[in-house]
Amino acid sequence: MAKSGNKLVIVESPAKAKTIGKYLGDDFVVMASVGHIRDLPGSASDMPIEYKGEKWARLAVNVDNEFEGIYVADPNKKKLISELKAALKDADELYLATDEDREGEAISWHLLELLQPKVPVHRMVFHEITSKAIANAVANPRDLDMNLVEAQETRRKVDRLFGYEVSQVLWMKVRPRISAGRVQSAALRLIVDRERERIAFIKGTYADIVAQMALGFKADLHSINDVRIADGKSFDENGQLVAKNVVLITLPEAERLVTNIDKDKFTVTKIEQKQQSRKPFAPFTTSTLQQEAGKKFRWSSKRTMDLAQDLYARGFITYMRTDSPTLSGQATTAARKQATELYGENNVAEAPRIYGASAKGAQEAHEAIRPAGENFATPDMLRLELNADSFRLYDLIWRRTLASQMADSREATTTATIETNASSGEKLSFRSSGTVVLFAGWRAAYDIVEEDESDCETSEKRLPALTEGQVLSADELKALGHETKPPARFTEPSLVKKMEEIGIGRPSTYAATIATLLDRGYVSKPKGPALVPSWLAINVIQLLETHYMHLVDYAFTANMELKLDEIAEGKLSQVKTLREFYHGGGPDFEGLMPLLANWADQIDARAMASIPIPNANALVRVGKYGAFLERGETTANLPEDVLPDELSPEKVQELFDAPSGDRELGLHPVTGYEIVAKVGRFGPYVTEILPEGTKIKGKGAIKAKTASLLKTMAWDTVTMEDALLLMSLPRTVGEDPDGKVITAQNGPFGPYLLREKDSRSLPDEESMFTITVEGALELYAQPKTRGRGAAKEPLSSYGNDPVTNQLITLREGRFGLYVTDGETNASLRVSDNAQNLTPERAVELLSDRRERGPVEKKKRPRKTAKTAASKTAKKTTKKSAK
DNA sequence: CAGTGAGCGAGCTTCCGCTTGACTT
Repeated sequence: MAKSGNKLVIVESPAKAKTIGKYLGDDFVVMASVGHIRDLPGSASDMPIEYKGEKWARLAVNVDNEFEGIYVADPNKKKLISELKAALKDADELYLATDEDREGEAISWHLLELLQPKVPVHRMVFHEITSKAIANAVANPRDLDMNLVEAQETRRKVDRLFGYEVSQVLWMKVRPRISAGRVQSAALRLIVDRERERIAFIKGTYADIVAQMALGFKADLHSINDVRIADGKSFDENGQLVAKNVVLITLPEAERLVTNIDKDKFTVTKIEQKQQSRKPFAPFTTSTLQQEAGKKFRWSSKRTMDLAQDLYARGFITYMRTDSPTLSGQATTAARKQATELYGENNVAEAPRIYGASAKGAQEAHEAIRPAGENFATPDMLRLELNADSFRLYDLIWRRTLASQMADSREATTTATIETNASSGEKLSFRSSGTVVLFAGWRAAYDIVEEDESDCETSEKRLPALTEGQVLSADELKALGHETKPPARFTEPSLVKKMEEIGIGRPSTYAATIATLLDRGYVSKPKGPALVPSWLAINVIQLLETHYMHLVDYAFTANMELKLDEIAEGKLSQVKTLREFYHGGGPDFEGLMPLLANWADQIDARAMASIPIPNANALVRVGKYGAFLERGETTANLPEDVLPDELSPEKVQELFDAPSGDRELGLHPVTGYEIVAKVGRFGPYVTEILPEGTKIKGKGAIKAKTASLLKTMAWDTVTMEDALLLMSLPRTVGEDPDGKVITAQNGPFGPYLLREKDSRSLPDEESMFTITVEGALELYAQPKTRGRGAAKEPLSSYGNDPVTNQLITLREGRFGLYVTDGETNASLRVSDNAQNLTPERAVELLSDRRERGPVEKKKRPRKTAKTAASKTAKKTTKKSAK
């Protein structure tokens, strides 16, 4: 890369850098920032040392003073940043060419702050990658728009304050490591709300009659004595018939009518024809691409985006994260030209079609997703370069783009009314309709897929030629019973559509937000693509709605966007907006801190974790080891595969009637007692069922033997063999030289040895079954402290502490390195290590620690049942669950 | 939602947006 440029241009994406590099002369070096390069640090430990003692260090936003944000360079971009700095050294001008939206403007500002250029700086923007547009952009630079930057900072800080403060409340009141946020909580509420609608839904039943006509088409009963019969749309969500002027027929009535119909006496009484034209769809945005790929190929949002990313990086399509359906002039021309060549001039729209964004809060920094360049490659030309799925996606995008510039289609729908008189006197009218495409227009290029598969049949049905008065016969008449269906659950694409509609999330985050919901255990996909909320999700949403309704109100983001727009226009200040959001004092919100104040007393965690089941006189309680049912004093197991909307009163009764949800493993080979696996307060365990009448209280009582599962076992897979092994504990290891018996067993704090009253922890669960007398004696030879024997020798010392006048030493403990003066102990931070630790730093660590005061006593941690969900890796490297 | 026996230097988890990497076999 020995290009001798003296002007440095920085864009956001490497693929874009490559393309633009071709249009600019040798004087220019084009590099990419690869997104944001600085951000608020993720946790207090990543904060610069000088801020670590601050109360607001965990937020990285100084909520006590002007809401200053502490930004740090992305630790994963050290190499890139030094390359940018090196390139800047050789440059005599800097062009910041990041996207022209809130985030793009902020990236430019962060670049300035980080690179501190000493050469002239220009902000340059372009919306189309053509040599003309780019030359134009270079010739007409502007200054950085600090109002826009402030709007981005406000957005960022609101999200940080909301997310971190509310998540903390959830850790204390629900469970650790879960999360809340402006976008994810609103999205989760959509999913939970939909599930509640399904739970509350009462189905309505109705019937109709289908006639299979001899001419090879079907007709449905439409009306009786000229009154329409009720169909699915005639009912409300309570199963009530609400439509007026309809007659409800039941299945027995429909069956009775069938027996009263003469199959050979149908007459065509009316034929109606309607024509309609249909406009093509707009070119793809991120959201519509995900929806369409979901419908046509059943892909998840992530799969679609991964494939699109690949097409983009290889130069086949334009940028895939966009909220704009607008085609550039170049693209419109290319689409029209190619559509004319392939489908003929008459199928192309007379004038270019212009598309504008309809989505709420659209920023439109990019154009629509379309084939790249000024001459589109046909899918066939790329067949050898693309794998099967990439090909399908390119083909879809290409067709959509061409279709968007093609003519309206024209269709004719013919509806025939066919009547017969039942022998019982009723006049029965049947209807059948078929649609024919009269003029293809854009439909020559693009297929329509109906939202609901069950609707597909009607759109393609054709009718034979019929004339009024014609007499027909039916081959078969069938009475069919139907039920109304509850609203469908969201799928990934339909959720994305809804999120876009209400303006939460951005094209770059739709897929990531869904991944977060899956990752937190809020949502799963137990069957097909439907997103099903967990009981935990309902618990969390119930808490947020009860106590923090404003924050999960769908209008919250919309209101915030209005304020951000005002900030971007210079009409409102960042600090005022943040102050009112965080501390209160504004007209429309009491403030995050006033709202969260006294959370400890105000929130009844148990009540929030109790979910009433309609008409079942029972609750779902969300516990540490999953959900269970509670009715008065009794509880019952709630299997994980019972989805929230399947918990009918009947199902609840069935679960209470089931033998306490125990998983039966078989009979104990010696005692003959039934062995079962259960889930209790301390996690999954096995126990035996004593015969009825066994004395369980008082003198001579027999207690059921129980044993916790090992960490490697799970409630739903544990076997009888496992159970026998567990119940064989405590195991006698042997005798020590004095004849004292040593046993090994499992306890609340893990596996341990016991010799009379003297105990020692075992290193792992397996040791309970394998340790020898020699190994045991070795453990007993060491004092009763945790870890490896006596307190270790200090690794080094740093002189006396100026306050306590005690020697400061560095030691290695359970949690890693720490310094101590014998009284106060302080862990080393991420930036510290044994080599770079100076006496000054050691003193500082200790005084910091002293200042924060003694650590609050916590309750004893309980053993965990299953291995904790997923150790949260860094978000960028997270793999999506299947 | 079961119950047998510690003694101790905790600190972290979490948000939303912008953008693509990839230590090795």
